[in-house]
Amino acid sequence: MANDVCSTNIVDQKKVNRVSGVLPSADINQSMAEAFKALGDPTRLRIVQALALEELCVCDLSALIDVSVSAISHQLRLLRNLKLVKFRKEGKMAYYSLDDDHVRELITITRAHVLEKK
Amino acid sequence: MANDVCSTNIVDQKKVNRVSGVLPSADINQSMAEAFKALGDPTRLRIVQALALEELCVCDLSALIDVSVSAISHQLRLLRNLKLVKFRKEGKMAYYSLDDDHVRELITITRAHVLEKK
DNA sequence: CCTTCATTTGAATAGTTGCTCAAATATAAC
DNA sequence: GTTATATTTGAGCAACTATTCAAATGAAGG
Repeated sequence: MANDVCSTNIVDQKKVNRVSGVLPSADINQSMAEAFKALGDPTRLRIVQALALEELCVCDLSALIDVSVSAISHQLRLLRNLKLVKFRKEGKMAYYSLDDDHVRELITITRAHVLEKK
Repeated sequence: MANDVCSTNIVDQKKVNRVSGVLPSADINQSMAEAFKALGDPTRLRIVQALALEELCVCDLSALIDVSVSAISHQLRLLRNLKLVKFRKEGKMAYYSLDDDHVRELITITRAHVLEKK
């Protein structure tokens, strides 16, 4: 591969240009990273996995995951802002559920990855 | 829904038990969160997306993403440890690529999610 | 109105993390 | 051997984040 000169400043410019042209814009990249990061915390991942099975209130989630109600609520707000979960109010209670099926797919694939590589 | 008593300590025990039985174990959850977290940083996400298109050396990646060689190398180690990327040595150079197709799928789904919700 | 309870919110803090810088490896060429 | 280059590594620091705690909001019942 003759074109592969890589000396601190000089790189294979063709390759870099080719890839550079296809990579998502900075803000799309940022948004994607935020979505992944949201799932990248054990507590939030548990929340999301629980909601993938059942609609649950904050209190249920707190007991299920064994994290304070306040902490759960903080995390739910974050997930809500990213439109990963949604909620409906019924009296005093707030029932949370997944906003769409993307998250379910992400969970399935990542579980497969982890189980394969362990 | 008569069973929904939720008073600070008492929760809908049935629901909680049902979900609790199906949630992944603590260490699987942890590993899954680590994988998501790895993709949850803008720099690492860019690295991975670039590698989804082409095999690249550290120097190429550094120029492409505009982050120091050292920083790229640190991030590549992390991605390597999680078996998200692999590499081969050719002389002085190290050529990195994706370890499997899971990552590609994750990227595709998350991009769709972000574009839908924007 | 007053109390109770589910949830939300803001501030503070302890722990984590991504980058930089300097130094260390490792390989190729002379 | 020496030199040059690609990559890796460790320490240190500034920025971020998940939780806790206390207080606020908002809805139902008496």
